[in-house]
Amino acid sequence: MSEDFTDFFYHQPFHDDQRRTTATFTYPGSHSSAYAANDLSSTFSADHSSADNNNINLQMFDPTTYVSFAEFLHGSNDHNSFSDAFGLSPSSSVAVEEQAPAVEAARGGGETTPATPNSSISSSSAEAAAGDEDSNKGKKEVKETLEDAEDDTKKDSKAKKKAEKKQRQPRFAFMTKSEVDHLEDGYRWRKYGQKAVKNSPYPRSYYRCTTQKCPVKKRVERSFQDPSIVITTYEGQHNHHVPATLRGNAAAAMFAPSMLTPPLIPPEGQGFPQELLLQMPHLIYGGGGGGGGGCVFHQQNISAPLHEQFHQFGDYGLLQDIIPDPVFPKEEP
DNA sequence: CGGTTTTGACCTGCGC
DNA sequence: GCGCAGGTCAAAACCG
Repeated sequence: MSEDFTDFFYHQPFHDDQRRTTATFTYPGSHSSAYAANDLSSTFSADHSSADNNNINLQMFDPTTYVSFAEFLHGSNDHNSFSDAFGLSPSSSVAVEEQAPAVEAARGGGETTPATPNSSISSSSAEAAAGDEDSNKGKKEVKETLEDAEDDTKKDSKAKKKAEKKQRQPRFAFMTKSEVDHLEDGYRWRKYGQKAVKNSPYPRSYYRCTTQKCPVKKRVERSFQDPSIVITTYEGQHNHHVPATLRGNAAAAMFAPSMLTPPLIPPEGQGFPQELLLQMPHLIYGGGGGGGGGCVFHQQNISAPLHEQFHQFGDYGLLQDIIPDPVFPKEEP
């Protein structure tokens, strides 16, 4: 299976004109290599030159739009802090409770800011997120403007909306091998659109977090190259807790700004963010996607070796309880 | 009955 | 300016 993805990625050349930084997750004992994505919604590009069996190499493109996994978790890297990248105040940076993957910048040898036990919800973060919501409301407001206002007012409004629309929310995308399109991630989503994707027989679905004033959206689509792969792209950050009644909290919390939800499984050692592996062992690779670039993890050998990796981090029995079938089908007595 | 999904229409950005 | 593709809206249908 993994070879299929390698071939898949090689279809597209690497775009050197894009800004990028590189970070490396030290992930002892893994069988992983990493790839860089250009646009998860349509094309992919690959760079496996610096990946090996012990490291997961993350390529991040266009840091104003996308974040590496490390950035998303810790709120900074050596060149672009999360705050800088997304126009947030320093107090609004993302923090991760307890988790501190060993991340080092492969470029320039800088260090990623360690995780801080900051679990407060940042108002500025919410404001920044709301900014995108404003842009989403733009059409509505433009409509109203067209109805109610004079021509010059229209122009001003449109100009403002246009400027606002330039601001993008951080995105994080990952690929999952799943028969189910809409994967449970702990949050509640409402589908608000579906569109056919060019050159793909599979439609793209648009979801919005149902929590009031939460700006987070996500897109779900199947890879036309491998229909068994679901590409999920998150945009924005949740400004609320993971609904307590749902499972998969830790995985969902990875995309939450507050990171209030403690990991279900205690951290053991250093390495790749364990929440992801533990909550999403069906994850094959993840990264930033959309119209500018991103990063992609490539998790090879998803069968036996990966299970061994889970033993390294936690209890596989718990995983069976957490992870839905058919990834870890429960064995009937 | 309230929340969610479906789906055609509409808007916007972008390349030609 | 035009056409295309991506993204969103919103009314109707659906569902528990």
